[in-house]
Amino acid sequence: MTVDMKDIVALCKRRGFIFPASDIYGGINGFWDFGPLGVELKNNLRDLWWKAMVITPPIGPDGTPVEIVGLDSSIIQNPKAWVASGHVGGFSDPMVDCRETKKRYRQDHLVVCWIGGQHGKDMPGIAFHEDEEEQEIEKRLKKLGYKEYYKKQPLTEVPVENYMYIIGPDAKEPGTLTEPKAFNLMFESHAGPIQSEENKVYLRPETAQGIFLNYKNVLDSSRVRVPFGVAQIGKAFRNEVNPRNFIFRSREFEQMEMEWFCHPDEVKMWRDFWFEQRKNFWTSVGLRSDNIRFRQHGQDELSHYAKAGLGTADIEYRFPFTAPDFGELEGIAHRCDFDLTAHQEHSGVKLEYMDPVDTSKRFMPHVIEPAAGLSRGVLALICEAYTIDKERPSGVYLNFHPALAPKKAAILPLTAKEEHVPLATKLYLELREEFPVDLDIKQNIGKRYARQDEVGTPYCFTIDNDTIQDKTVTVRDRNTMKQERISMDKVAAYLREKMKTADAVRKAA
RNA sequence: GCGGGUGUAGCUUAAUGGUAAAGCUCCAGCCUUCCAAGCUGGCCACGAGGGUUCGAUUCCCUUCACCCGCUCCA
Repeated sequence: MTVDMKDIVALCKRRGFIFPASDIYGGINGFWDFGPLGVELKNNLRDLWWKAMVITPPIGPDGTPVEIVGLDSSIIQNPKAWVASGHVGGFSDPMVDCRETKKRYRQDHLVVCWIGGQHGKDMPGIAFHEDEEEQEIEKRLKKLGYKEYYKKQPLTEVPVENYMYIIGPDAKEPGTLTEPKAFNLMFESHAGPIQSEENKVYLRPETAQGIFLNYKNVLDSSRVRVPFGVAQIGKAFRNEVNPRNFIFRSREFEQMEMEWFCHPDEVKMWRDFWFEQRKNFWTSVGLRSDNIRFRQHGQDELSHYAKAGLGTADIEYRFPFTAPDFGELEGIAHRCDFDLTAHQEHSGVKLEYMDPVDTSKRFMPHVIEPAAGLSRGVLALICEAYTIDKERPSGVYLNFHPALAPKKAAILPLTAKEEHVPLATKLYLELREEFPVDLDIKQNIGKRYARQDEVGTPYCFTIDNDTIQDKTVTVRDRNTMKQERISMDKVAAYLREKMKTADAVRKAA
């Protein structure tokens, strides 16, 4: 049974997981709100990540627990930080449009093959994507009536006045490419009430930089030593050209990033280590189907900018809208010493690490960065949990792992009669001290089970006449719909056990 | 950003140039001893703006959002 993304989006809205932002005004492209259940689900994933990273970080290769501390840095930082990180320069990609084909290209992705030394009507430049095969280039040249080209030049080096001689990558006539337009993918604002260039600021496009900016503060205040990690969860903002696919690509999203600072000689070991850890994490939160994929890029796959480092290993999920392809959930990147070096240069503050034991040893730490999308993680959890079951009244249920489920249990008096409600209320008040739980009294029991199925509540405790006699309740399991009776005073322990199982799974994974 | 499509209640679907209909959900009550049952009642909609018209949800224009395909994704 194939899952339709439309149905998932509809359920998310109907049951309060995810709403369009500014819904009553017709929405706003690229922004979404998390509803009452969505925020619980997101918080659960966030908290499990924080626990896995900061509270109970894994045992390192040497048998001792690794050291990771937390951080919550400001979304707005000194704009110089974004100049240093390369985002001001590199994040604003100039684009050129083709008037003939209506296509848009990144200027720095195009190269021009000039037919002759003199540009002119009979000596045009023919533009190609930089990755175009030589064979294809020849083919197209021939088609346009040329034998060979004289020289290849990046479009970025071509003066705009010569664009009139260029035939676009998909065009037939020269002169259809527009002059490059700047696209800044960072959100801008102004710190202070006056809108001027001087107080222009940026909303962070990634949480990572806040960690690099605080690298020295953390070292000086927390008694951590290399190797160690700094973890942060928070919102990030990117002016995506085209937000798409529900919350998968939105302009405001949430990241869970950890920067692992280590000696340059140990990057390979730590990259492999964190890749394993991160795989285990996603498996432990319930992404176990063959829709999740772990892909360590081969050396040959590395792009030019990463040739100095180990590149990136990806954790990907096959969302209904990407299928049969996969979408990125998390990337484990080797950032080399790029960021610290850049900030050292731009700020003038020494960021080299001095070995506390042998003070003659100084080096710039390298960074392994497991960077995961929290919003994307939530979407993957929902897609993974969405299970069609024609046999049950709701027709569908969300098969969340109990540790992730927004509500751990519902307490249901079998009838709204006097005898059942007080007992249910008592159990509810007891359980809610420890777990997010619902008390649902209205309507018949079947409807209530169906409602809980749709939001993925793993357990329902029902109070009936027997409860009055022997203080037992029924437990109804979401997945099997089977029931068993347990003593009312064992309910909290029962739930506790189910949650602990989740934790044990994480540990064992 | 381009091309195509879609927009009527929370959902699914009607009808109409002249007071917008129904089923399910939801809410209230009755009834109900375990899986959306039954009865009664209730809330809620023409995405937004403009134009044509005596009158527009319907025709026209613009815009917004969503979906599909391109493009983009440091």
